[in-house]
Amino acid sequence: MMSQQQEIAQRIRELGFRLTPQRQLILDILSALDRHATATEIYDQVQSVSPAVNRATVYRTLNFLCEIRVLVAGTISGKTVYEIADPTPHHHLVCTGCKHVTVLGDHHFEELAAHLLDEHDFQADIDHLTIHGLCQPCRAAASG
Amino acid sequence: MMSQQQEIAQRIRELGFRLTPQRQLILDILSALDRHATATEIYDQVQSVSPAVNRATVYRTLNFLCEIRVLVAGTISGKTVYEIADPTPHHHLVCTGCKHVTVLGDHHFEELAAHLLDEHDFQADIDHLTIHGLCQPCRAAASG
DNA sequence: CTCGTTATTGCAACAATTCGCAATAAAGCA
DNA sequence: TGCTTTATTGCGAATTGTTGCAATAACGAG
Ligand SMILES: [Mn+2]
Ligand SMILES: [Mn+2]
Ligand SMILES: [Zn+2]
Ligand SMILES: [Zn+2]
Repeated sequence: MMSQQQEIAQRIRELGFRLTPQRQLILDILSALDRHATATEIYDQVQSVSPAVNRATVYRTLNFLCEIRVLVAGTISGKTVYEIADPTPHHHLVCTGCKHVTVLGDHHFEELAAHLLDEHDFQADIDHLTIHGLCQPCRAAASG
Repeated sequence: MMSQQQEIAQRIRELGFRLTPQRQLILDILSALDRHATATEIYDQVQSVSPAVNRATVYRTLNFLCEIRVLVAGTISGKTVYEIADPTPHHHLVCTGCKHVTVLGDHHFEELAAHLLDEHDFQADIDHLTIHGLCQPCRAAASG
């Protein structure tokens, strides 16, 4: 039984990449936060611990970790956010009224993915979608 | 029978906003382009016609026109792109292998929207989604 | 443990995007 | 047409994100 951090470390090395202190720090921060965070939020936390780490390194690390699927990125209300990827994908509903964010299981999209494969010969990679709209309370408030 | 530009002009005024030369120019450019364009592409074209128009105005105008739904924005292979909104929404499939972009009709998402309303009481506003994945030729190339 | 390869970093310049604020001008009205 | 209101612009500066390159350091081999 490996910890999540150990599994990630192994994955990075297996792919021929290196586990640097900068990468570990960013993973620690995201692991402790346990929620969506913007690049700036992450950079600020990195700074408060290791001021020598450069901004470019943070951006490059976030992109790198997304590419090897250790992280997932998403756009929520116009902001790019990052988090550690779950073993099973999840998605989000975002209310444009109250800005509330809810989690959505992957199964809602399986049907869609099947259609895209059937009808368009396209293997969709639906990882971490965000769907904007209006929640029930906000709809009631708007129409009432 | 109104032209598309006239309808947009009317919409802007009806909502209490103003139709400025800057807004008209940006709409003309997008209308002539008739495809996805980045903010930088649009700014460059604006510059070549009206060098006095400021970069901030272009960004503010693009955001404004998206908010009132005259434009739709999207993220394609990591870049934010804009285009004039069709009367009927469309979406895109983007292959991460060959970067090819295809159009997808709205009907693929009606089922999903219905589920979200039923099961989550959420009125999804699915306007202009982008789904990344692999097209058939790229899958064949990868596995073959 | 030491060495060599090369992935990764820091740096610095650059490009893209956002923001506050004072000046401008669109649109409705007399 | 001329006046008033205030939405919108331009400007300058701050913030955020990207890039080329030389210096550094992770990690496998010996
Ligand atoms: Mn998430
Ligand atoms: Mn489109
Ligand atoms: Zn809401
Ligand atoms: Zn392809």
